[in-house]
Amino acid sequence: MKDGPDISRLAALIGDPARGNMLSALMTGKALTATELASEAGGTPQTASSHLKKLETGGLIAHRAQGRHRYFTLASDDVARTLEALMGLAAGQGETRSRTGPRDPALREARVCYNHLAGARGVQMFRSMRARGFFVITPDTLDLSQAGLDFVGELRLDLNMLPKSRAPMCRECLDWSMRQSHLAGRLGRAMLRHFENRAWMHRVPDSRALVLSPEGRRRFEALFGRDVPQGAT
Amino acid sequence: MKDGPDISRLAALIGDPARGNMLSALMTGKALTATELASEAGGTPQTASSHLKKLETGGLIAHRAQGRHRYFTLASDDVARTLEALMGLAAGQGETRSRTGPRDPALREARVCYNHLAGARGVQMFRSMRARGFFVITPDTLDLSQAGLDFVGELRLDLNMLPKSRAPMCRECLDWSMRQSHLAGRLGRAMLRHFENRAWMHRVPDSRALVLSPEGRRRFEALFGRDVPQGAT
DNA sequence: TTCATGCTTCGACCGTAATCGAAGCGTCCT
DNA sequence: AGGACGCTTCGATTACGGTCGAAGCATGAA
Repeated sequence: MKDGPDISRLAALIGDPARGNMLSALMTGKALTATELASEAGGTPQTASSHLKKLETGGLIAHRAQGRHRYFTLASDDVARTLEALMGLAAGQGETRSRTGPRDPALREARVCYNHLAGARGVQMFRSMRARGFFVITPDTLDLSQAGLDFVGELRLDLNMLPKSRAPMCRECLDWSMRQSHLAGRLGRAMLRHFENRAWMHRVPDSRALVLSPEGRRRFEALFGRDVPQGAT
Repeated sequence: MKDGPDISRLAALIGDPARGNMLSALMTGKALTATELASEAGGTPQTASSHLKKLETGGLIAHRAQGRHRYFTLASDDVARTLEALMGLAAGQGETRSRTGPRDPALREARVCYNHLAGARGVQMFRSMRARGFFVITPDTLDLSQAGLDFVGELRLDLNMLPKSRAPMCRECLDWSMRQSHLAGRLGRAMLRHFENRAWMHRVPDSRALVLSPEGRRRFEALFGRDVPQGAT
């Protein structure tokens, strides 16, 4: 029979613990050097080098050379989404890496999903924006409505600044901890950057976790809280 | 660091070619016996037994004993969705199992995705129904609108017949060949069964492919074609 | 009961792939 | 220059896991 695309080739790549750890690390969206990824995988540089080569020829990651460093990133948003899907399955059964680390609650509250906001806060934001009619929902795409454009404008977020890549402006991404959608795409990326620039949230070193500052928490609730103008839920 | 759930355990399960083939075979939605799966994987029964055990303790499949047979199925729709996501990545790069088989075009036109209709026809149906306002789209769920209920009624599809499981009535599922959503959930399952019962489409033996009968093609176009009453697109 | 079938467990074999030491090649710094 | 650093290639070792034969245990049929 052998119908459809070959799953196993890709899955075997992700299936090695060392490579899995590397990919998880890259889910922060940060570009990491080969040696950083080596320590992430818990091995020597030469082992890591071999793994990275395989991941790259497998189409899961890409690199660009800069000086004597090689910076690695995930190859595409599609890869990130597939990894999140896998995390969703893994989180459902079996614990979070045998025992749920102390950092786990923080991850569920807010974290980075490649380049945009995920976790409870990410879902909250998306729900609120959707409920207030900021999106025009067509069968295959998600676009900003006029109200959405106004809202983004009030945030002082200049959309013209966004790179004019072919990537869609808005996109849904399924959250592994919440099992609901949050906002991805160029806008999702821009909004996370915006929050970080204003110090409303900042990254925990060496983790995907995001921490909200007191100021950030206040602002975020004002923008996307339950008792916001048009009434979310 | 070691953030989030452990991807590798699951991915390694899928990563073995024998197990990958078994899972692909189960994507037809049919329950298969251990020996059938053994031949699917191209190995002996005792090897298959070991694989099936691992897949089951890994939470990817489930079985029920019947007489002296053991029937295996995918553990949940979530598993099926994750597998489709992996297929999406694999289909993007690298060919469909090294050389695209002759059955590939048929698969892209219409196929079974675990228990519902996928492929170009699945996407077409979902687009059409969505464009005609058959769904009420809330942030997290998809429900039938009154118009949708009427439409389903005209099909002589009795929703009360559907099992009252906790699974959602409607659900989106990302199509690996089309990279767009098609309809899953209990309704998706019911509609596929409906099409099959009326002999509008039937399954190709030992494949996920679906073939439309001449009658079925006519009916399907009448129901979901481009020039249908409310005008899709 | 006796025999066939469907499937599992046990044990041994074997191949593949992960791992690391040693060495090599660029790049940056002084 | 010289030297440190980042990373890769090569080669040898090792270990894990897939594979199958043989045997065991049920169920179903005669």
